[in-house]
Amino acid sequence: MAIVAVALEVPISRLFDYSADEPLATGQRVSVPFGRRQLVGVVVGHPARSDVPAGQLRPITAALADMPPLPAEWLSFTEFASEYYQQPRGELMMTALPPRLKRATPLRRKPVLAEASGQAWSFVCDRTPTPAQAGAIETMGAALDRNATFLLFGVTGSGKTEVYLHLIARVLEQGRQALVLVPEIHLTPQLQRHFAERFPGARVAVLHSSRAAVERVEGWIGAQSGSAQIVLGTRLAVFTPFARLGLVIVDEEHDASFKQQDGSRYSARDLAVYRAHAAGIPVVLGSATPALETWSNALKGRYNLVTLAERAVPGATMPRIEVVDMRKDAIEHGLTGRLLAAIDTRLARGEQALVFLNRRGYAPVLACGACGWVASCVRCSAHTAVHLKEQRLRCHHCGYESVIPRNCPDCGNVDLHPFGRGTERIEAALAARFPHARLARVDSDSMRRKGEWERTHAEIRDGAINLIVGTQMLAKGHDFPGLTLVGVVNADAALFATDYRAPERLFAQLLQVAGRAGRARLAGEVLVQTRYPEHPLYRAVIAGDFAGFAGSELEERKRAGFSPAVAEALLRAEASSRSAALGFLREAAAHAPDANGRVTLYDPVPMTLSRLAGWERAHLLVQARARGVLQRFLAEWRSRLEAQRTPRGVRWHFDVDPIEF
DNA sequence: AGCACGCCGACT
DNA sequence: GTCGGCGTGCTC
Repeated sequence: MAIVAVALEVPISRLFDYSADEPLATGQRVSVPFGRRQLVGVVVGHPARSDVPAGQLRPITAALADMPPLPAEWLSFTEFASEYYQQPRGELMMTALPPRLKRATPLRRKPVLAEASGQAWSFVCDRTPTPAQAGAIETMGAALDRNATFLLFGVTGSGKTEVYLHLIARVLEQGRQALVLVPEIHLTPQLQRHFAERFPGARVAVLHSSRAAVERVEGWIGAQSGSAQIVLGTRLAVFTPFARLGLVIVDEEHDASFKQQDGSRYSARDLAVYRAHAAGIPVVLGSATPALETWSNALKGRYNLVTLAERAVPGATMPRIEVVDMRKDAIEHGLTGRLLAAIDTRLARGEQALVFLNRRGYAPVLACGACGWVASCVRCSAHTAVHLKEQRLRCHHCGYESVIPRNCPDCGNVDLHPFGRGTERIEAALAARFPHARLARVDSDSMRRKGEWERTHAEIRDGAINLIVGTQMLAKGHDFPGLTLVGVVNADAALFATDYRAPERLFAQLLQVAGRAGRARLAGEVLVQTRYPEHPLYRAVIAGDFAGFAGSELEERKRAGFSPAVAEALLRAEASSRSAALGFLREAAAHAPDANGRVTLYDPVPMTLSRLAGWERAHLLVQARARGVLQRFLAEWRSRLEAQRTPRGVRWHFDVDPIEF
């Protein structure tokens, strides 16, 4: 009889010991009794003896033999992640597993013929790389047998994807595998197409949360067995087990989507860097506007900076960016005369124009003109947005919906007005102003139906659509050769956000959406509507000067004492009342370990969005000069908090390297 | 997190 | 008399 330590999906930072008739490999999935429940867990160790009295040790119910045990590299990687992010190991491990593997019923797997290796594939090397691309490929390609973190800093349209493809080709030639992470699900189809076209015969597994359960498991096992050569996915794919991982690529590495905001809070980008380090392989972080943390690491020489300064298509230049002073121009439905005229010109020339604004719905607010009542979410401290076509009010934070009231619930007045503008409203204004344009709206509402995005994407590419209003969704990574004008509406809001990361995000977003214009031979133009044309951020955007902008932001962060000048974490609490959440945090601070002044604890404060889905949320910021000091402090504090009993109705967790305040 | 046990209020 | 409120404690 053997003793096995099993990681289980429970919010307890402890492993659970069971007895087993025969020795079980570490990484073996098992079904075990747990209280009255039956859970699936993973064997992570073989303790010689257990602290649990022998009589209380229960036997495992079954070893789940429908797939090989998870590899040692995966076990140590998830262990590191759980320590770094202060998450219980079992909880983190089990959230990393595809949901299907958390069930005890055996997988019915299709027999995979060319399982381990040997399938024929080739690399189609069409449209030769530019000298800059070739240089980047050489530099990074020379480091494939060791760990190195590269920042591929390439302007929009500089052909980062081509560089990735060449590096992947070299890795596949060595018989190894590549992991490619992208920030959002809708970016996977076009990369998948690239891989299919350029690597005929190669197996590509696509992993993200919308994939069918069976496909996710197939892709996961394919990567683990080595039969899938390329894994393409969103942040969750960083946890894929590999047989022979040779390269990790994180595209648009600055993107906030790489940080999981609920459940296990991890940064897939940072974990990718760690994983590559542990595996002794290179990792490539690609961006036109790197995260300041990444940029700072590159400046310090911890990451290797590889630059692509020019667009890859011969003759293509960077778009001309201008600000349009809203105080000096006539405005129609939020659109300046200058922008409308520019759209006119593009449509007349048979080119395409994009109006960008990052706000879904018809209007962000519905208010009563008589008494000042504003439609709000019943579960969140937020206004509900007007969705006119569906005749619904919708909370963009929790999804709460209601009908649009006919009259004011407070005073009965029928004078209810939408305030502000969302994509739906701009779409209506553009439809009225350009009745002959072939107009499309692209946001997560209009693209909700399956296949809708792929269809619209194709229609934009082939010119069936020539005027687009869209959000974020359109800003990243897409290549529309006929698109020569981008108009940015309502960017100013972000200039005055309290979040210290707001300028960084706005800068990235503006350069990114600007980058959609003029990627082919046609010259691109970008018009940013603003009431603050002199603002330094817009000055830097116009100059396309990321380095200058990043330098001054880093100075400011250093002066103000924010990341990356210091290491940060939050202790977050959620409760039904604000006072309970704040009270818990005050109590927790009183029991924090003594760190000899090397760690700073701030006062607990409500979060910016203080109530979300019925929970009052608050947090306490922790800072330290050195990462290691912060890590040791958090580990000790966590064990103290776990030893105490948490007041009823309060939930808490740590958020290491937070990006949301 | 579940899921039990346990001790006090309004109903068939 | 019981059904059920949620406080407390445990899960190898």
